[in-house]
Amino acid sequence: MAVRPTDTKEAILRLGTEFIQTYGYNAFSYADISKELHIKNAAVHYHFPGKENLLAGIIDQHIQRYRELAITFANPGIPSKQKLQSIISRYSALCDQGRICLIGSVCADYHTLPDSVKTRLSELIGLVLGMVEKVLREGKKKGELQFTETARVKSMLLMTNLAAGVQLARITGQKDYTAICNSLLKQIVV
Amino acid sequence: MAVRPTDTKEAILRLGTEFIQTYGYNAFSYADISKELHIKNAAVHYHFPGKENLLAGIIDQHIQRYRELAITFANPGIPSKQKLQSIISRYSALCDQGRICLIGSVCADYHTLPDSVKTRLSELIGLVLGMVEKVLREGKKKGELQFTETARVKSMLLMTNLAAGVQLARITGQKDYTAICNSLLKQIVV
DNA sequence: AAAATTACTTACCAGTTAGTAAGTATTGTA
DNA sequence: TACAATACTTACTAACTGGTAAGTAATTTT
Repeated sequence: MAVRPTDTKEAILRLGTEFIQTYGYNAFSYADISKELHIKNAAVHYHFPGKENLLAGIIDQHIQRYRELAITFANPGIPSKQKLQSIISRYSALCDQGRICLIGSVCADYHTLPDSVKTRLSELIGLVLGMVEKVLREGKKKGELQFTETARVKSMLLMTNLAAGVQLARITGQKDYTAICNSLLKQIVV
Repeated sequence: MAVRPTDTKEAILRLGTEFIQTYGYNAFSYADISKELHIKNAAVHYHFPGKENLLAGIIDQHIQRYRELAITFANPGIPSKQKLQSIISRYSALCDQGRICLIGSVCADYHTLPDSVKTRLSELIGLVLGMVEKVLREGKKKGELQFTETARVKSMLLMTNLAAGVQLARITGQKDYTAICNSLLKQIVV
């Protein structure tokens, strides 16, 4: 039926991500996806047999994207401040759309998830924290960034500020998120 | 049937809180509560007609507890470091139980919630941030705490570190949460 | 002692959930 | 051109969801 077969699968992944970040993993159904895409329930099951397969697919997509970003960041010519802002802007985009971080959203339902998903979540977090840690360590070495903590701890402090910042903004408004970002940049950038 | 009538209602609130912090708001049902308490489905509906009433009741309980903590904190004789540690230990307790912050959990399902709940969430966050802000401002004035940001922004940075810290710990382990807490105390306490 | 209130149980329901088995049209391949 | 694979639709189900109406036993109030 579809001209380009992969379009539907990609659309399901895109919508699934949107629903998780907007309403939460256990708050949307396959019916929500099929209605929006004007396809039948079973078509979603064709691409992702169970809901856990869909979630695993969404996390895999995120892992892939962060791997690509890590490759971009491997270029030492890019200023550390720019890399830092690139990370922050990803969360700002979420905030603008009334969404929250995928990991933060799924984390709320963590103890309802199968091991296949838990493993992928660990991998994704390890990837993100590792990437940020590297940016921070190199930025400090080059004299472009400053902080007193270890790069590892500082990466966790930074990412928890951003992740919970967008959660806070959802309830109290974007002003608070902006104040957090401004403070973080002022604090870290030399 | 019950000797003390209020016991059941309080048990429902306690279990509801546990389920939200462990599995997420949209991941537990009235059946989960009634089974655990060995009562019938309808008994839960008797105390809380709808699920949103239960959530509202749970948030109200939290608001009440933080109001009481704020009164305790109004005593200027208590060292600021002790107040700070008291706040941190509340999150440590959650972490130990594999739970996450109530606000953080409910936030994931935010756009599925009725206005009555959204309003209460705003009130709760305002209360917590206001309380922490006051502790920080007074601690700095007394020379017991140090930070370069405004007390308002620092309260948000601190609370986002704690809230997302327990979320992170759920996936990567408690070591990361401990590292965050140690770093925060080292940074803020003079 | 009668009436009202509280805290439930019994029995029910309409709607939704994730999920499946079988059939079909289209496209690519031997 | 036959065959196989892809990408669906049709039609269905069992289990669960939040929710309700009516009845009941115990307690409290009048």
